[in-house]
Amino acid sequence: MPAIARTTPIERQIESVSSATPSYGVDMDLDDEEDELNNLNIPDVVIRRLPIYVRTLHSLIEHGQVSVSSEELATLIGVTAAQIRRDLSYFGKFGKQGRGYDVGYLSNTVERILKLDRTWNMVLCGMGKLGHAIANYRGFMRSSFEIAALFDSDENLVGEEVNGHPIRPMRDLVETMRREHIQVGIIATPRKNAQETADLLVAGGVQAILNYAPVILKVPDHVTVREIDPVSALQSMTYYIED
Amino acid sequence: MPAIARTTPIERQIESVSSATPSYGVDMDLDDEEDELNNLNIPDVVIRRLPIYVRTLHSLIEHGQVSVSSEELATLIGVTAAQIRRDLSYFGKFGKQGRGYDVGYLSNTVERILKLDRTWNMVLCGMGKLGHAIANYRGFMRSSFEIAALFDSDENLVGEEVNGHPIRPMRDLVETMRREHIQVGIIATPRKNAQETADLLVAGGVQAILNYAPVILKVPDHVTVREIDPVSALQSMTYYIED
DNA sequence: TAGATTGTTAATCGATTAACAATC
DNA sequence: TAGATTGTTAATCGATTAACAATC
Repeated sequence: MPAIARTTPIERQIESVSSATPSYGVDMDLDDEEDELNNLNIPDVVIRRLPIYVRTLHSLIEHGQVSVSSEELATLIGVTAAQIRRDLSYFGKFGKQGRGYDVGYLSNTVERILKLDRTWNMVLCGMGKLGHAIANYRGFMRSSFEIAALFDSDENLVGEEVNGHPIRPMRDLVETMRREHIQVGIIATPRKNAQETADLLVAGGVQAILNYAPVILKVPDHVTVREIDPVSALQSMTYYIED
Repeated sequence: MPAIARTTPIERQIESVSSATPSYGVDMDLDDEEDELNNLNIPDVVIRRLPIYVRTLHSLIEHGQVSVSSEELATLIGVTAAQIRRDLSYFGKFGKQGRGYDVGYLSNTVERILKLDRTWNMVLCGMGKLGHAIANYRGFMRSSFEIAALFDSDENLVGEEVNGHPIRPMRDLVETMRREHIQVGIIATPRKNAQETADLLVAGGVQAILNYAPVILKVPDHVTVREIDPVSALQSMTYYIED
């Protein structure tokens, strides 16, 4: 088996999360021993659910709710309460028996686990129609992510300004990433250029790639890739349609 | 547990696939008995992998390759050969021992299983920036999907033409869907309008929803939902970044 | 205190993989 | 025929759930 990019990087990744769990836990104490043990391999399915927890907690905060039970959270999200408690238990103890979870505290904690307590600058590669749309996407606005630089190999596009950033030539990509210590990249190139773009991102030190091109990218083990693929999503739904 | 939209509709769906498996199998015979038995519950993970198989087979066809082994396909896709053989075996026998699979035949077969041997008309709801981008998205062009009508609740947008289609008022959505027998919908509204839009789609007879709004939709059991959520995807990758 | 709800364990369920007989 | 590769089974691995003692 060759080293291949996985959307679900299951067996990779022995990430220490201790830096992500707060040690100042006000009145919620963290079981560090437990944590140390579990640390070694938290399933990627769990990690992929955490952003949904954060999003839901934010919406509770907006509504002024201060505490929540696993049962209530589960109903909002559409999973079981047991799953939420199990998921959270990988990282520590954040609730109180009989009372549930403090919404703000839990939200902060999960954000810290996901390393969302900082801003991540990103490079966007491929400034065709799709790239333009992504550069203008408003969904990043309230998030921890910011597009810091745009790239395209077409010299005719270079220099054009999109959402406040000039399009730069692809040949500057690696240097820019290294200089600005950028570890997140977005690929919005045509299919046939996606792999070479991924290679450049890797050369620049990328660790996370959001891939809009319909191609399975080959990247080293230390790079995570997630696909944004509306066509595949649609193609897997029609199976279920009864006419 | 309430009836809740699942991105992964595990326990739903007792879809008969017999209509999707070709009965004219030239020299590849289908084991109908086996099929009948397995039919009852094909895991959704399997269904979600099939579009990747199709995409990869298409690329082999483009390169003029006529046959492929599970091993070669697996390497291209980044999974194990055993998984591919197992996945396909849910639907029948499509290969030949010692020779592998006929690329064109397998491609057609999997497309038929996914019901991609027809065009699916879609309605697109929410014609802000994101909706415009989706309406202009070129990724649908070579696919079995076509955006047939655009909707927005903002009267100021109604009438504007985007990629050859006029934007229509939301109040026409249900009637249009029923009249044109449209079963696939895309939600690109702001977060706060997503659920009400989903409700209208359901009223119109939708069976598959591609949801770009960062909200968990509540829909009936017979409706499949897939999320397109770049922010969540990014948020689950930063966990793995080592600085 | 009594009631509620957590964190965790063990049991269950489901998906992946290795292995190989069947067979092209 | 000999070599290659499928389709399928059983074994393994991993994820979810139910249940409940601990405890707020």
